[in-house]
Amino acid sequence: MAEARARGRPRGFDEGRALDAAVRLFRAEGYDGAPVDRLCREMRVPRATLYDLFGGKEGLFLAAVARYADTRIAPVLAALGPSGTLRDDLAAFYDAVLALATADREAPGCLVSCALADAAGSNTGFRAELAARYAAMERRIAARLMAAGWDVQAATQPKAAAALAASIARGLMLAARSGTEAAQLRPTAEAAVGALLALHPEGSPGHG
Amino acid sequence: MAEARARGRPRGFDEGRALDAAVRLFRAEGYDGAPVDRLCREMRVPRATLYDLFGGKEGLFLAAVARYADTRIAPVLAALGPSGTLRDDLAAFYDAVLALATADREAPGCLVSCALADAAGSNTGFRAELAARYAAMERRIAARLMAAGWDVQAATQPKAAAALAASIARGLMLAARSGTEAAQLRPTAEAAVGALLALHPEGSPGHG
DNA sequence: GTGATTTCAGAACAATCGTTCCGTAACTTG
DNA sequence: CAAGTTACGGAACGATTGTTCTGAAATCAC
Repeated sequence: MAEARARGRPRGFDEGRALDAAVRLFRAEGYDGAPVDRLCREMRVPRATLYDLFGGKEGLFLAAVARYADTRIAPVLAALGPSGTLRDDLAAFYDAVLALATADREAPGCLVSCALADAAGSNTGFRAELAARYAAMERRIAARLMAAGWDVQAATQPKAAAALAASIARGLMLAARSGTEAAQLRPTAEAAVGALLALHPEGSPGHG
Repeated sequence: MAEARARGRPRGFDEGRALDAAVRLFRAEGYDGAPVDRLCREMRVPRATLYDLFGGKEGLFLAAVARYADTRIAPVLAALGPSGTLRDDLAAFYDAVLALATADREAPGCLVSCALADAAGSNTGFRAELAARYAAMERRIAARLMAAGWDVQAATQPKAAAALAASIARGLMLAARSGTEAAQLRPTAEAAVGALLALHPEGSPGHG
């Protein structure tokens, strides 16, 4: 027996795939640089449906950011484990950051730290979204540091160390945007791991 | 005797001030988000003159970036000295980064790491400009580290440490863009100084 | 089959976009 | 003064922009 379907004409596109296409275009061209005409074409979504589904260009942009966070940023954060020593997990985290930042040779970089950050200049909704995304990343990193026994009473609190680790990730994303290759960014990532571990209160470089 | 003037009608605006206005608008709205109409109005520059002087919107944007680098980024880099210990100079550098990143409450952040980075997505000229700006900053930081005796044969080379320091600065700029206040970013900056100094081959925290 | 519902193709809209152009204005030179 | 030069105000241009609308298409329920 065929599965029950909602009434009305069936959709001619897959929403996930459509959002992936929007992610690509927004990341390459930015928010203002990606016209709705072109978004509709590359998403293969009819104009009226785009407005029905997302309310307009702003809603689409936020949906694309959410899609990017769920499909691209979440795996990067998952690399933090805990699945090995803190050193191993930080190294895996930055490897994942570099892989994400340089995945698209045509338009390297990050939807959040390039397009959303720019659009956040004068759009309060986008700025709130940017703040929420950055806060979520820093919380995740801080949780990993504390799972490694990083004491909140330490000289460098886990929260500050996590903010530093997130800052480094954002800076790497921007370097990739400028065309720097992953191989060239690797020494920086390695230096980052060493530097962060040196802040660890236990001082043990491989502390898990 | 009055100073000799070039022939023709005198200009009705100051080019430096005009570019400062362009910097403000581009930083707040981004490249695509800042219309030429509004740029002319806020710069107080006639449209035809803008095209004569800068060739068009792209040329104006690059001129604004150059103005920003000369008037805003150069003082930040000057804070590196050498005018004190390496620790003091790094602390002064990040203080200056935070001051610059949070100077405009309406549109915090950095023209280079927010607007130029976004516009660099699909404009090869802008991407080259972004790469040049980042390379210049990293060179300047590396020179300061080497002036402090950082050995190029060290486990973490001065070039990698400088790239890390620049990455952190960029990440702080983006955090400011999301609305984070300077006071909240200070612990991150302090952790950055400590982390960088821990990479120093001499291992002496205040090494000059 | 009809009616209801959802989706679609395409047109239309007012406003905006970056660029060009031209007559007038404001100066210097001879 | 006239001629030459540079700057300006404002209009014009073709193209683009985000949004809305409508009749047709594709489905389900009765």
